[in-house]
Amino acid sequence: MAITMTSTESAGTDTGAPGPSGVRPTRQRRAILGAVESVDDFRTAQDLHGLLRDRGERVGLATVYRTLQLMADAGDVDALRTEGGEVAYRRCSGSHHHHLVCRRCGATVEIEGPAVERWTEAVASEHGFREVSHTLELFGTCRICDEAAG
Amino acid sequence: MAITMTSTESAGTDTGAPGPSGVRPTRQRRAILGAVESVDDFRTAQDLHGLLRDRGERVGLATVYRTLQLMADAGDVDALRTEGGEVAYRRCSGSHHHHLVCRRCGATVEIEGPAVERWTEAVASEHGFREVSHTLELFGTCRICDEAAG
DNA sequence: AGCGTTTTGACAATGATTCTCATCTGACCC
DNA sequence: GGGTCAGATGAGAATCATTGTCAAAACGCT
Ligand SMILES: [Zn+2]
Ligand SMILES: [Zn+2]
Ligand SMILES: [Zn+2]
Ligand SMILES: [Zn+2]
Repeated sequence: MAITMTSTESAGTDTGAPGPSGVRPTRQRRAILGAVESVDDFRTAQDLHGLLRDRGERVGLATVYRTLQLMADAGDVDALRTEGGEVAYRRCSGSHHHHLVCRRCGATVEIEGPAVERWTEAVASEHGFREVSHTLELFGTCRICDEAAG
Repeated sequence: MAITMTSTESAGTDTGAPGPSGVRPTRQRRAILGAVESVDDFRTAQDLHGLLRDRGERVGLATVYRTLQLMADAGDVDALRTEGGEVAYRRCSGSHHHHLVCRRCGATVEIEGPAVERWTEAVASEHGFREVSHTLELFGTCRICDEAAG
């Protein structure tokens, strides 16, 4: 759920669970979302934590990890694993897509490939695999980084 | 280079470096290669280390990590990062390909997609990125695992 | 056997991520 | 304008894959 505003999830007949089922838009969560939105590149939890620290917004590291994971699960941000193995996050468009990421600065281009999507589907079912997910990411060095330190 | 046999790298005029420049086919390396070849699935360094231990072949964990990395660099084995973030290795065919991997048992199907390869090339250069590598892996549950624990 | 290089392995160290749990907050009610 | 409590926070410990250290062992060669 977007953390940005809406708190009360309107009544509705929750099947069983009686509680308020709240996900609270706290200061920390707003700050983290703000941090993610303030950059256009993929950044790790640690990066963002540092960024917040610099800004003077005090947020615990564990909270940054937790919140980013929450936001990723909710689809509010995209997560990917860098070549180095760390997880990085970025605010992306809503639709399904992949990324072309600069391995130096994190600069990112969203890319779409309907043909690839279809292909993965086909290949997977062709081999009897179910619940298939796919990762498809391109890593390179962007023009700027190339020129800067060629 | 394949660790299997060839040791002497024929003379040649090594620019400066005088040494024999040997990569030795040791007992440990043979054992590790053997372990990788004995399974058709992707396995982590830890997995393989355990497998060797069970077999009675005593090899240090650090050596397993080092050797697997060597073999991956040499192209003797493929390495991929699982959804959980660990690195897994597998003996694969020589040509460039991707994988359809069971996230339960590691069962693997090699897949090829020339169209995808071309597409990634095109997209990358289109955006001015250089030295582009790509990751493309499909994770799912294979038929066997599906039936076993549906 | 002797020698210089490469490997090994027990163990420490790293580093990202997760867990623990006492304390704090936000939302709601009186 | 305090009471209540599930949800949230954070300092620090814990996990865990992976890497570094470095003295001892193994190789390949003469
Ligand atoms: Zn994205
Ligand atoms: Zn860049
Ligand atoms: Zn492969
Ligand atoms: Zn399976």
